[in-house]
Amino acid sequence: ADTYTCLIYPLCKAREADKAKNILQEMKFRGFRGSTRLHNAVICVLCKSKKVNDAVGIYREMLREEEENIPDIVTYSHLIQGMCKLKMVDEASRLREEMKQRGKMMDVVSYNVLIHALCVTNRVDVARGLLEEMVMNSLTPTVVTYTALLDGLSKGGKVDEALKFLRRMIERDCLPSVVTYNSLVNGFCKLNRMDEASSLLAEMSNRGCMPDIFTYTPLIWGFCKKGKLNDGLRLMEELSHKNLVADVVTYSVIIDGLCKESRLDEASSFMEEMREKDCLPNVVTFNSLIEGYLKAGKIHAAVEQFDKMAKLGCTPDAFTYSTLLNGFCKMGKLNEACHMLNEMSAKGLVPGIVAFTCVMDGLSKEGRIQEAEDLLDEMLRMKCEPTVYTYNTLMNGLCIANRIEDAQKLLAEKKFSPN
RNA sequence: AUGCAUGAUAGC
Repeated sequence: ADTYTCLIYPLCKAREADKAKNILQEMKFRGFRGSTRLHNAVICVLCKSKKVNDAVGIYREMLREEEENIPDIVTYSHLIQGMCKLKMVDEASRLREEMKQRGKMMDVVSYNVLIHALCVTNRVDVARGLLEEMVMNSLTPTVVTYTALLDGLSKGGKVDEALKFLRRMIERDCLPSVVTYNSLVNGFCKLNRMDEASSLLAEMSNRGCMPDIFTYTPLIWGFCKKGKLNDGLRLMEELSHKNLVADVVTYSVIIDGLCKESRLDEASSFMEEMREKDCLPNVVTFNSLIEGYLKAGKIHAAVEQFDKMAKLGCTPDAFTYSTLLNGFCKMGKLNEACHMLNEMSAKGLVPGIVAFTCVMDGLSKEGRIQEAEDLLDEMLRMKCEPTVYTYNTLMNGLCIANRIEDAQKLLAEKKFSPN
């Protein structure tokens, strides 16, 4: 049994979910029981690999074995979190009921997991109910509890409420952490309320929460979106003066900001800086660069970046393709765009709904409405679910072609919710 | 060392 234990833990740590699961099963087949902890470790890694169903399978086995390995609060936390990450919210609440029936009391961490899950699925109000419930059960919320809620508010744009929440935490002697402040800073940045975001940056340092790259990255993002690139660049310097190390996300943010303003030389010097610092660019970094070059009409440079991605073992994603196709279309290179779309289908690559919509828009603006309509059928065939953008694009095209009635017909079919 | 909170890119 010890042998198995020694095998399984490292596998879990290495995220080898399937192997861990198989070895656990082999162990039990040979008559060793293992422990709840060991089962939990496997359930944990299965959940993190999005194999929640397998994780549930192990949980059910644990129940069947009766007395041997009794699922504990940690088992439930893992499962609930895994389910919530896959938006299986109903299953998660069912499990919570099951947990209650088995006499397992929710503890602080399991409440935190649930509260977080509710927040990320836009149900902050329900989450707040849970906060009250936990207090009634004489559990003391921690900084993690409050931060999860505050982040939910912040992401929903309710930053003023989130700020009140922060003040209340402090009153209740629960000290905010750097994560708490970061959530708030991010919220203000998303709304482009950069003055308030900046004062929070000052406040957090004063309170002993040292800003990190999770603080700076949203600030840089916000300044870029506001067209205050120079403030963004200033913060890039400031963070290194504070001995913080920008990572690929931070670099991608500033590179994207620069690309969107067509400051391509500066963007590529950040690429150079990344190379010097052994920070590898990822697909997001490349997507931003590709977009930048295309918007500046530099197709060749864009394609060069696309090739460079492959060399770095970086797989193009739906963003890459839509960026490329959109760029082609906007430059009037419609035939190239269509060609690329066909090639992708031939290779079994799925361009994604946005890429289709870009080409559809290009076609309809060139008066090639029939081809645009055909594209809708192809999308459906490829199981790319059209969005309201897709239909807006098509309706726009139909109107351009003076087929107003057909556009109205499309609207009347109610295949989408108009905006 | 069995579980919890924060950051980036594309289309009308």
